[in-house]
Amino acid sequence: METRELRYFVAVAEELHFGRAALRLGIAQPPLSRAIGQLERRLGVTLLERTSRTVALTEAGTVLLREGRAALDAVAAAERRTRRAALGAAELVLVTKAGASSELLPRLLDAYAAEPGSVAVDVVLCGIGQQEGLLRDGRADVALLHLPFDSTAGLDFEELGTERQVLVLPAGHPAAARESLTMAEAISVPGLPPPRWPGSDGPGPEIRDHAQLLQLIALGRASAVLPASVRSQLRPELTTVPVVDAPPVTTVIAWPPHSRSRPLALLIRTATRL
Amino acid sequence: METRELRYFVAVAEELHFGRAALRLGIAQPPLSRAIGQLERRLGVTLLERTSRTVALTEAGTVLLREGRAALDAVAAAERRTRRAALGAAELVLVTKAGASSELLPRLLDAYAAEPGSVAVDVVLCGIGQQEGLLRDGRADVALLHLPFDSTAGLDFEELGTERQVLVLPAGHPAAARESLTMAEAISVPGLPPPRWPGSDGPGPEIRDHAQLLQLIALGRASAVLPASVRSQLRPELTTVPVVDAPPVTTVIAWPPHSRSRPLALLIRTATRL
DNA sequence: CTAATTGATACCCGTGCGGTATCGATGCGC
DNA sequence: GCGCATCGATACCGCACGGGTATCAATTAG
Repeated sequence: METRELRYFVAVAEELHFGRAALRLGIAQPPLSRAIGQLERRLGVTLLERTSRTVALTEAGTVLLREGRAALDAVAAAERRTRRAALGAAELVLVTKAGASSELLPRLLDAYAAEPGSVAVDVVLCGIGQQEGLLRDGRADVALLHLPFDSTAGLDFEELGTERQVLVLPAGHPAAARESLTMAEAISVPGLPPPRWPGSDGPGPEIRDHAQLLQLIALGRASAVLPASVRSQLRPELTTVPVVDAPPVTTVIAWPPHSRSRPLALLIRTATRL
Repeated sequence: METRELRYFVAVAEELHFGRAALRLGIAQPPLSRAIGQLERRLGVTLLERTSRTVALTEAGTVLLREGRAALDAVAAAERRTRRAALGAAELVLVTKAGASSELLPRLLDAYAAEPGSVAVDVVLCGIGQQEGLLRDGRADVALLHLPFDSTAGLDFEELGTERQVLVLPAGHPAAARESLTMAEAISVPGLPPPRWPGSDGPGPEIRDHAQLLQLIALGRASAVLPASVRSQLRPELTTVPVVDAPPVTTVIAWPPHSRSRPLALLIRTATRL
């Protein structure tokens, strides 16, 4: 199977429409129909059920969509990492959620920079849930993740530390006076609904990163249960209340398997020793 | 980057010889040279240093070899899993080292078969260190691994249990009378050298799986430190002595990320409940 | 019943992949 | 030192295949 065929199939499978998929791919519709047909014939598998009005994935098509995306990511990662390796510009790209790990990250960067043999670290801040994608397709080398929110599926990782969670809310709110809260109480604070995380549907604005989230809380429009370390970066108008039964959050440093370059290994070792 | 280009590059990078690589690929040498040249030009990267007598990998080439193999595995996995999904023959392929987990595996298979909604499980026994490859390229769905010997790099896994290690040796040997041994003593038992594991070099025969290993020990030609559960399958002429300071062995059930099909999830759940 | 939409088919053209023949460079034997 | 063998690169050629346009066939909305 060629990557071109995979790209074509993934486009059609995502659009469920040959015309739109062809447009997205920058080719005409007939060659696309033919390519998919050839792919199906070569695999001996029906990937799409199509009438002249609708296109639907078969069981096998669903599998190929998932696996094909992963394969395309792997190819893209190979290309990106090769290019970066050739630049000789030995540097690491570290990705973390904007607004998260604000306490740990500077310490890590300082400690790493002080190590002999360390290289430049490019810090990329991204939205929630995007880190794994960046690692998988080679745009990043290493990430700080927070279990159990982020998934380490397909990644190697080391635990860096665990912290309890607190409810973040405006200082003036009645609930701010409480000594502690339960999870049930925290998610039902009057007037301060929990934010809508990406992927979930529902009313209200969807937040994209921690900075947005804190702003939303400061506006008195939401509250959120977050790792205790956010306290170090809170503006004075925000306060926190411990949530006793919230699951503890584990910060981990994660990297793609089979990629422990020397600078990366050093960074990981530095992180675990903090 | 097309998979064809990746296949070509990996072949040359492994052979370090255009002629042999072309032979292996079933094409002539000139098109191969051209293809590699085009790939380098498109990437803007020198992958191979070549004189008219030698071919050597550059730094970037080393990266592309590693990443390219992973990407090709991912593509192969996509193809295999799609074909299998289309057969509709819902079945799982479980892979484990021949001779290992001989106690756990039957219990797991029995318990799983008794679950409603379980599917046929195809058990594949392979040599040491081959399981991860089978998982990565889609020939298997799930594996039983033994930490710290096997690597879980790039795999999801759940721990199933931990056991101590024992030295396995012929019953008649003087050391068999000992109550316990240290690791240092175990690997230097007179006349019974530890076997040569795949990947390491040295004198003596290289063993490929646990069955071979046990036979070698029965012949009085070797001894080995193995998980305590081997005792359940030892022939009477073999005996064991606890090794007090050997690292404990953890048996894990591992699977490729993003592939928790319903039957697989059930198998994993069954395993963790054993 | 007609028109619009959408995927499949027919046909043509040009790129590019693979083949053979050959060159140029390098190392080795005599 | 000279010829020879080895090996990668280059030149050139033919054809397969990917992509384009035009059109058909099937389905559905109005």
